Formats: sequence, structure tokens, C-alpha cells
Amino acid sequence: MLQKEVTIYDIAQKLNISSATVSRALNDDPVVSKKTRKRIFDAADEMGYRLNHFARNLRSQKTNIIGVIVPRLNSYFMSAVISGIEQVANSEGYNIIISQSAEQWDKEIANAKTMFNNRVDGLLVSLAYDTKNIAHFEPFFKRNIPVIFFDRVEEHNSSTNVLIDNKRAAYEATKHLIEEGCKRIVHITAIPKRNVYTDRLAGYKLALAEHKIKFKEEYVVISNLGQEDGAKAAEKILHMQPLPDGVFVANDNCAVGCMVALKKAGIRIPQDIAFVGFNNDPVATVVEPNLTTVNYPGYQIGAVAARNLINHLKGAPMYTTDSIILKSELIIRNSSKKSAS
Amino acid sequence: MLQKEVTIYDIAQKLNISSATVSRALNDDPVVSKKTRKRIFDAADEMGYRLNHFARNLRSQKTNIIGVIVPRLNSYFMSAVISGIEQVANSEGYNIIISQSAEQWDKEIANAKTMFNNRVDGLLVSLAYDTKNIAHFEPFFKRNIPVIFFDRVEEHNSSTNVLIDNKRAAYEATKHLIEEGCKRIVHITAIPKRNVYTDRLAGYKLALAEHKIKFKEEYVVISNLGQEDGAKAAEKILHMQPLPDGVFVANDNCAVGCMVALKKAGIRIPQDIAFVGFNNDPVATVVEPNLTTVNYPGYQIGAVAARNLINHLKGAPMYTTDSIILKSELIIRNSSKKSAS
DNA sequence: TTATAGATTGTAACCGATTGCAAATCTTTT
DNA sequence: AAAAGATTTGCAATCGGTTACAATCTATAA
Repeated sequence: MLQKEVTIYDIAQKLNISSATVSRALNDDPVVSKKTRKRIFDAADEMGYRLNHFARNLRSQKTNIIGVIVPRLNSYFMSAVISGIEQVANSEGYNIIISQSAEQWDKEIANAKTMFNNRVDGLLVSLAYDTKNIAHFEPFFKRNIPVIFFDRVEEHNSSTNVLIDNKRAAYEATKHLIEEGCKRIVHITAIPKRNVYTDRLAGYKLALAEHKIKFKEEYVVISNLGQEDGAKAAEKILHMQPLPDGVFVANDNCAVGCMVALKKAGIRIPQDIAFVGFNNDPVATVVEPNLTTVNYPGYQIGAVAARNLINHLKGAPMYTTDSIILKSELIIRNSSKKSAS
Repeated sequence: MLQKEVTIYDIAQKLNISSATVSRALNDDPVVSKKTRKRIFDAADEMGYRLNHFARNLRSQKTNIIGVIVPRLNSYFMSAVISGIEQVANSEGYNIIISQSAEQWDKEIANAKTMFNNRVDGLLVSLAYDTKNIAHFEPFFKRNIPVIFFDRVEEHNSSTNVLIDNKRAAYEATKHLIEEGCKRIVHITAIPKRNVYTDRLAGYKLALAEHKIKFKEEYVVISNLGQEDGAKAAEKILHMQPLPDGVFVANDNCAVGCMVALKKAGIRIPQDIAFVGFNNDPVATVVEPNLTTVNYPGYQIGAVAARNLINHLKGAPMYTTDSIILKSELIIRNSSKKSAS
């Protein structure tokens, strides 16, 4: 037996007052006397009243929903990000709806449209591989709906970015390899279209240049950065003459896949080839030797992005922050300790 | 310059027809003539009309939102599940909102309440460790809002469960260890409150019994199943006399943590101790030796659960399915091949 | 030509809240 | 006791759709 929904009208009728007063009381409007206020709350409790968000949203033109668009959900990093977003959003009374672009520009466009039609109050986005421009977010900008990009970002004067200093992190990683004695350093990365990859590539080049090591195009291996792609990259590396003595990979999963394949081929790590990854995925402490990597704090990225978005929604002006750079650091483990071994 | 929202009234006015006709046309009601229909769609496009979900929801009392409550988001398995849910839901025009219980009963109760107040059309739930009963879902049952449990389930006559046959999977896993020659098999698991753990324990016991191996309470190690908990479990194992010769872990992450710690202590795997895990997390192919494990198809679990829920929402009666058991299988890798080594 | 069924469109109530403005009630002051 | 001011409360419009029912139009048959 389905009980009918209780509305403010039912409460009003029962107490013989107007629905306006009930509405005000339930919204803690101080104009309502404590006495009626109490009567209303008691009645609401007793009758099992619950707010109808649609009626409210319809009136207030707000949804209390934050949209999240990510390339993929199935990585440790992204899970951590989402976890951070959810935590903050939830604590502030916002709900999140999530969709995946599967790294495809057109799906991202479709997702953005859906989010727009769902009238999200704000949007958190990590761009797909494929995305050539961000015109599909124009409707949001036009309506002053805040959009924050994280991790995979694009510059836009009416949005904030949340990320780490990829160039510097990559620089540190590469420099570390050089200091461990590496001279022929391969960089495995994705097609450098997105900031995360171009910046890491730039950091890699900078470190080389600073140590007077000539950059070689053939040392940049383009890959999809999955674990299995790491194995494919290993193939390529094994065919290089002379063999590289260090590898900096833009992602731990791929690094690990590559290490496993190289080890199978008899390469010793780090003696023959030293490795540095990126992200500090838990798998870094499982592979042998443990992987030196850049700690990329996913949970915090998500939490900060969400916090910032909500601040905007609550009135903080957009221009106060342009981009937010979180700390990252190199965690040195055995995969790169050439000198000590 | 914020452009104002276009409503069906604007379209109606412009075309000099009634809003009712506009509404019908936009909803593909065949009663509207093709001619007016076309005029309406053209005008809607041109004017940049977008549906107001709240107005519709307010009227139709439907939200097209599916709620998802999970213990944690940060595991590969759960990411895969969410990915599956999102895919199916999206393709059917549903949105999902996600919240985490952080393995706590009270947070789960709060989440359920939020979902209820958000008037989700249906709910997908994986229960927290902690959850002692599912009374907090009664409001859903009472209102005939479908609830589907997956992975961590509880029996209830008005809900469907989606999961694998944990008992059988555990039985196969343990049997495999026995057939590889193990006699003293440890089982690392969580406090057996949830089905997944009790069932796996039962499967473990069954396999032992069937092979006339006496069950020993002290061989069941209770843990939180994180990677670091695996290391703690390794401690305990190292203190056992005589040393066990096989370990069946209820989760790959923990198995891996345990293996790494044991190896550090000089234990050879699988020669001294053979390992079988659970889930087929990607890390299973990174650890050395590669981990034998039960393949638990997360993506499919999510997709099937979502598909089923949506079928219910579209009218399929609830009683047609009571629980859905997906296939799982043992993937044998080197961590358990005692006989071959 | 007219009755009639069938196709199309319009009218208006309804979903459940919010809120500006007016009205009523209660206090305080003279 | 009446006037003025401060508190509370109520009225009614509004948000943007949906849909039962009535009204109108069109085409075909008698």
C-alpha cells in the first residue's frame, strides 16, 4: 500500500494555516514565530513530509547537482578523484552525476549536452584524448554556469583549472634519471595533444637540455598508456640500438606493463634500464623492483575542484582563481636506483 | 549576456498554436500532424529550446535518475562496476547519482535517505561491511521503488540480487590449491558478516571437507583486505607452525600485499606457499609470480544490474527474477602452480 | 448536401514549492 | 484608549511542463 506524498498544503491544512507559512518555516525563515515553527516541524515529522526537489528547483532554477565528465572511470587515479569530489559535494548538499567520454570527443560533446539539459549547477571536466576544442562548453559559459577542468585541461578565460605542475614533475623525474647515470632516456607517453602529455614532454626535454643531453625524436614512444600498451612499448625498446638505459613513462600502469615485458626479455631493472612512472598508483609498490613515480594526489584534485566549484556557486567570483596547482612529488623507489645497485 | 530560457509557451506563441500541441509534438505523440510537428521542431531548434526536467518531473513524478550506493569507489572492481552501470543507464536515457558509504552503516542510512528525498526512480546498492540490516531501504520497498543489490547483497523478497556464485568460486579456488598439493591452507578474508565473505568461507570449508582436510579455525585470518592489510596478514602467517603451504585470499589487493611481504621474508611462491586471490584485478598480472585468481566481471555486474533495474522501471514485473548469478572462473597463473615448479 | 467518424488542436487543471506585497495581529507608547 | 510600530501570517502569482476532456476541422459515405 503506497502512502501518498505529503505536501506543504497537507501540513497547512492540518494546522489551519497557510502554505506560505509552512514553506517559510521549513526554510528556517526567521520571520516565522517560534511557536508556529515548532508546530509545523512537529506536524511535518509526524506526517512524514519530504521536500519535493523538483517543485523547488522549478521555482528556484537551481538543481544542486554537479555534473562530472571524465574520460574513463576505471583507473585508480580517477576513482580517487571521484571519491574526493563526492565527499566534498555530499558534505555541501550537492549531488553529482557522472558520465564517461570513453576518450572520445563526440561522446564528450553528447555528455556535455546531457549535462546542460539536466541543468547542472556546475561542471567538473577532465577532457578526452580526442578533444580538439572546448566549444561544446560554450553554452555553459554563456549562461554563467561554472566549469572547472581538472587534470586534462584547456585554457579558457572563464574557467578554472585544477592540476599539478606536470612540466616540473616531469623535469624532476627525468633529472632524477640523469643523476642516477642515465644517458639514453626514453619517454613513453600518449599523443601529445593534451596538456598533461605536452607538459610532461616539455619537462623531459628541459631536463635533457639542462644536462646537455641531445633530445632524440626516436626516444619518444607514443602509446595508449594501458598496461598492455606497456608491453608493446617494450618491444620497441628492445629493438633500439644501443639499448636505452632509462625510461620515463607518463603513467604507472603502462610503466608496469613495460617493466614486466622487459624483465621477461631478460633486462635487469634498474641496472640495465631504470624506470620512473607517473601517478603513484598502488601497483607501483607491487611491481619488482618497486616503481619510482610522481605522486599525483587524485583525491585532493577531486576535493579541491569540487570545493572550488561550490564556492563559485555560493557566490565567490570566478576571477579570484585562474588555476590551482597542487603539490606533487617524486617518490623514489628501487626501479630507478641505478647508482646504489 | 544571458539569454533567457525558451519554453514551450514561447514556441506556441510564435507559431500561434497551443502549448499543449507543442508539448505533444516534442514528446513524439503521433496524434500531432506531421506538418505542425515539423514546424514545432524547427522552431524549437531555431529558438534553442531545451526541456525543463523539473517541470516534467514535477508533473510526471519520475526523475529518470538511478541512485547508486557503494562502499567505496577506489578499487578497480568498483570502477568497473560503475562503468558498466553508467554505460547502460546512459544509453537508456537515465542519469546516475553516486554516493559512498565508506563501509559504514550509518553513512549508508544517510545516503539512502538522500536518495529517497531525491526521488530516484530506482536504486543500485552494494552494502557496507557494517550494515546489520536493510531496514533503511523499507521506504523504497513501500513505495515500490525498485532496489537491486549487487556483490554485497542481502536477501529480501522485494528486490533482486546480482552477483556471482561466491561459494562455488571459493570452492574451485581451494580445490585447485589442494590439487596442487597444498595441505595447510590459510584463508584470508574480512569479518564474515557479508554474503561475499561467508560464502567464500563456506566454499573454502566445503573443498577442505571434500578432500578430508580438517578445518582449522586458526587458519582463517581476518583482515580489512587492503594491500597493507595483506602485509599484516603475512606477519601472522610467518608465525604459524608449521608454515602453511597455501593461501586463498578473498581479494587480490590483499593477496598481493601479502605475497610481497612474504617474499621479502624469504618465502618462495608457489614452492613454499601457493596463492590464489579473488577479483582478477590488473595487479594480478604484475605481481611475481602472477596471481591465480577468480575472475569477477565487474563491468558486467554493473551492466546487468542497471539493465535489470531499467527493465523493472519500464514495466517488467519484479518477481520475474529473484537473483542473477553471473559466470566467474578461476584463472590459473604461476602463483599456484606448485606441481609444475 | 449533410451526417458522421476520425484526425487534429485547444482549454484548463494540476504537479509542489517560493516569495513580493498586503493584511492581520500583537506590543508599545502617549 | 487610541495611535504607531513591529511581528506574523496570508493571498495569489509564478516556475514549465503534462494530460483528460472538449472543441474544431477534414474527409468520406449516404
